[in-house]
Amino acid sequence: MIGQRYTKTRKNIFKALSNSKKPITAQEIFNSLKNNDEKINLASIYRNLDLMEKSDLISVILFGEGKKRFELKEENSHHHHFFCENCGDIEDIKMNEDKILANIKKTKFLIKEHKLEFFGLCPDCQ
Amino acid sequence: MIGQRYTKTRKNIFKALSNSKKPITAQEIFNSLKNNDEKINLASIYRNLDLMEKSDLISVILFGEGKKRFELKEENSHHHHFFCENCGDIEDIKMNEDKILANIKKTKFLIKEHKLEFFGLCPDCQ
DNA sequence: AGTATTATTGCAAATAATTCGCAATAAATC
DNA sequence: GATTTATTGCGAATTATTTGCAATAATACT
Ligand SMILES: [Mn+2]
Ligand SMILES: [Mn+2]
Ligand SMILES: [Zn+2]
Ligand SMILES: [Zn+2]
Repeated sequence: MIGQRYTKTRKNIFKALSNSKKPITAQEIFNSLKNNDEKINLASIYRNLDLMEKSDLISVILFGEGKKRFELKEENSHHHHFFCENCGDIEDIKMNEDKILANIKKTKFLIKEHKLEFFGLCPDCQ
Repeated sequence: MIGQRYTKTRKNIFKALSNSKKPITAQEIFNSLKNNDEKINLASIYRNLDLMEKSDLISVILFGEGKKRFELKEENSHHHHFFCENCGDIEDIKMNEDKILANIKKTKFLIKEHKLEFFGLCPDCQ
């Protein structure tokens, strides 16, 4: 668990992330709870998302939209995404990593570009 | 060439991108020219970067820093990047795509995570 | 159960990146 | 050199995200 206290806010953010089939933004989490009677402040959502990322409970997904998207990390759920440049549709791409580049071309998506970025520690920082 | 006029501003943005060995931000382009006597307005830099991206002359690189990075696309220069989570160091990762995931582990970098995102058109949008 | 401790929240204001409107400027054309 | 209009500079607006601080509530402790 993140932090030290299991608050209503955290339960609700988890719920919002669980309910979504695609990575969602902080604002979308906010909107989904706005209806749900339990209203959470947007700043608190950001603070919790930060903590959840640091605790490795969620992944941050970037599509260059000018905002971050978040999704829960679950067991054996490692995957990538397809982002439609036209409508913003997001689809999970889950397959053998070694074959991923070969296989992606067989899908129903028209692939125009892909970005693979690595994160970690450089020699100086290890 | 982008747009229709070959302006001093465009020459200078190209020059700044060429001179950099790593993807740079709009602000970094601005700073590099601020010294260089020829001062360009930041908004013009953004406008030109947009055009250059649409003309496929540059790539936009995202590391989740909250800002975009740009680099020139050159012939046979397709590659990915390594981003140090600690110091922000950026290194090019250029290798056979099929073997990329196997090979990345042999480098001097400590890989903690990687993101591979696809861009293109979904079935509805093709 | 009541009290104390302090992590967490709400709220409003601050930042930072990026975008936009519009009049002034300058590259290309005539 | 005059004309046309793409491009620029400037300032203001927008949007995502962050931050300070006092109020609140989750847990620990009588
Ligand atoms: Mn996903
Ligand atoms: Mn590069
Ligand atoms: Zn689409
Ligand atoms: Zn480093």
